[in-house]
Amino acid sequence: MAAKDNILESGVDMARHKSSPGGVTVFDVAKHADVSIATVSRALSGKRNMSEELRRRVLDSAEVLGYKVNLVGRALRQRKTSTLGLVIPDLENPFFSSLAQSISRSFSESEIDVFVASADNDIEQEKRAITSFLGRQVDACVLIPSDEIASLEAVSFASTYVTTIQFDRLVPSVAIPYVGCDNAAGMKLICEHIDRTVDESAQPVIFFGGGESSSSGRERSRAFLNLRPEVEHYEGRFSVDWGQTMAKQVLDSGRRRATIVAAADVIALGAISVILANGLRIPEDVRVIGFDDVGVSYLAHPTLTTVRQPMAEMTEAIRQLVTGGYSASETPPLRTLFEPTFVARESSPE
Amino acid sequence: MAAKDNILESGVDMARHKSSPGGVTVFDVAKHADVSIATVSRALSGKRNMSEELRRRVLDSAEVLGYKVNLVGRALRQRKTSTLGLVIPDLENPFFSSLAQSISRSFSESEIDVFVASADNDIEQEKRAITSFLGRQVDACVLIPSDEIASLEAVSFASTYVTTIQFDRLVPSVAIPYVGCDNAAGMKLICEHIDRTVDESAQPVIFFGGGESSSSGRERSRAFLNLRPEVEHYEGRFSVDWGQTMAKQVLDSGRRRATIVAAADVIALGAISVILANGLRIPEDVRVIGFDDVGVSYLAHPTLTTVRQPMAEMTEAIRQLVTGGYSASETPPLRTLFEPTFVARESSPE
DNA sequence: TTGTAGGCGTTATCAT
DNA sequence: ATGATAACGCCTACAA
Repeated sequence: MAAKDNILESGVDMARHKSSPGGVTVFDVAKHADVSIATVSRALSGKRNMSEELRRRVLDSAEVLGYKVNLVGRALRQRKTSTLGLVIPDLENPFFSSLAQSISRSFSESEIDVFVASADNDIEQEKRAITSFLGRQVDACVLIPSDEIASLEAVSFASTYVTTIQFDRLVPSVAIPYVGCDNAAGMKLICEHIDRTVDESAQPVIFFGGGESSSSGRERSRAFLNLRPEVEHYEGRFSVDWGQTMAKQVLDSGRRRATIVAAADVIALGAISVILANGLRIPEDVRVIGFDDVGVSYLAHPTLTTVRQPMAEMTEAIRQLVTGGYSASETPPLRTLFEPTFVARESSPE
Repeated sequence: MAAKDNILESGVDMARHKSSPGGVTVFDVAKHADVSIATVSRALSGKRNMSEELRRRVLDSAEVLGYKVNLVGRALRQRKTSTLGLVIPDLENPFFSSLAQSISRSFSESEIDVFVASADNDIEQEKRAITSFLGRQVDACVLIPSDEIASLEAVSFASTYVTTIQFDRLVPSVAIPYVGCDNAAGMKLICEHIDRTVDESAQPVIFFGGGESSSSGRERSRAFLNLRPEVEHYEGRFSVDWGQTMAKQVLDSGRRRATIVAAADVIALGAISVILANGLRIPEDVRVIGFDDVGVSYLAHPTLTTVRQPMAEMTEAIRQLVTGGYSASETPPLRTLFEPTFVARESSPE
């Protein structure tokens, strides 16, 4: 310990503090209320062990001076930010944006602030967003990995520093908690619906997959093709564009009757728009079945038959995973799967 | 200045630093590379004035130890975070989420990280988001105020601390920059379209407004009713629900022919779904015209005639406003308006 | 109950 | 060119 001059130290706190060009600090409040900064801090953070009179005085001073706590200073000192970073592949995809909304809502009652960053479907942007969140010391990360392989580095990087949860999509080679829905069960529901209601000789089944580069895409495709090995199928992306492209291709090949099963609502909606534009009827000529039950699907006409993911339950599970405070010994559940439900609407009625 | 013991001070930096339980710090890197923390900082921030040999050594040490800069520490010291906070009224509204995506993209080449927070259509959540961003010392705020009146406090609060920009909606009573589109011009385009193409005696015009509690809603309604004072009109919210409700009401009143002008695409899409569900044809029986040109509008069937806001240009203007570095003397432009364009599609063809 | 003082991790200003 | 050290704003043992 370096020796220090103990003479005239009284009031050094005040002296140390200059005219605070960057806003009102605890020092200013302390000076104004004529107390120490410790007292200010105590008063503001609502600790007991204080005379009510002093607390009032401090609070009044803070009010008068317009003091706002600097959370950067607090974060540095407390080594926590009370912050959660959410990285989304694409905000324009209604499924993801609704998911972001749902997560925000799940944490709205808690002390934790949720911040969303978009990866804009780009692996570099995803990496940047994650790096930024970690550098800014978020207490937890919720990630929807863009790509099952390419996202590995960023995801495992995040998980070595903070509580990290994968949502909806998972990078299987890294052992961190995942919350999602049972895609295989969802596909089973769809197949049962088809068994019940579709004359497959009149309306043969065609599967539009979302691509094998995300786990949800792969799981859904595998599950469906497992149940229906003989089905004609195509793999693409989770986008409206791709649904349109494939529907065009199918119609161009001369087919006028089909049951289209899409791996996601956005694909199904794209397909519907093309089918209707070509003058075919849904569901009389072509049936269409989606997956996810995104909010906008009910404004499609005809309304979309789909499989609904229990969004609120899933995001609530995430909240528990984050706030549950699992110590190093008791590992949290590695896979939390929720059961989807079938929603029959006009595009493929029961 | 307090006198200090100058004996044996060498190496004090190292001694002061404990085993860094919270991750690798500059001290660890300094020790490993056998230099001072100042040198580490210089090397990492790429300053010149350094021997290449030392820089290499530092960089290697950082690499070996897995050092990641703590941006909270940096922010506290530099009094800036290189961060922008974006507050959105509702992430599930496709117009807002596309807007969030566009802003993120505008800043993707810059040093500034964009974080999005959702107000979830709640004035309290909006206040919390803004307060949090300010407490975390964001360098700028982009706000889409939820309510023209109720948001005043939070907006002006933000503007007294950081560069703040209002986007799309504006709180008129506070003098801070606003970026949006010329709503009156957009409504004029719609009226001209109606003049050109609609037989109003056969398809009388009905206006579905988005409500007067946001500036964009009020501007659009005022502008349209200014041009068409005699028109039947209703005010509600910017939501699909409300479009459905109103369309139902109009149809229930027995009308079978109309030209519906909606103040936003989401309202128009809601109306379309109800109209089609009632077996009416678009545009033969009912024409529908929207506003915004949200991404999903093209998957509506029929495709939606609307007015397009130049999103990319608008968010680019925001970027310039934020990074332009206007000093206190030269005030930035208070209102930046962009011209919308008319997009004729199937729901009301030319 | 209240005050003192140290440190969270970083950068920047000084000396050297 | 490099090193020592002082802040940045806050919280919290510990001392009084």
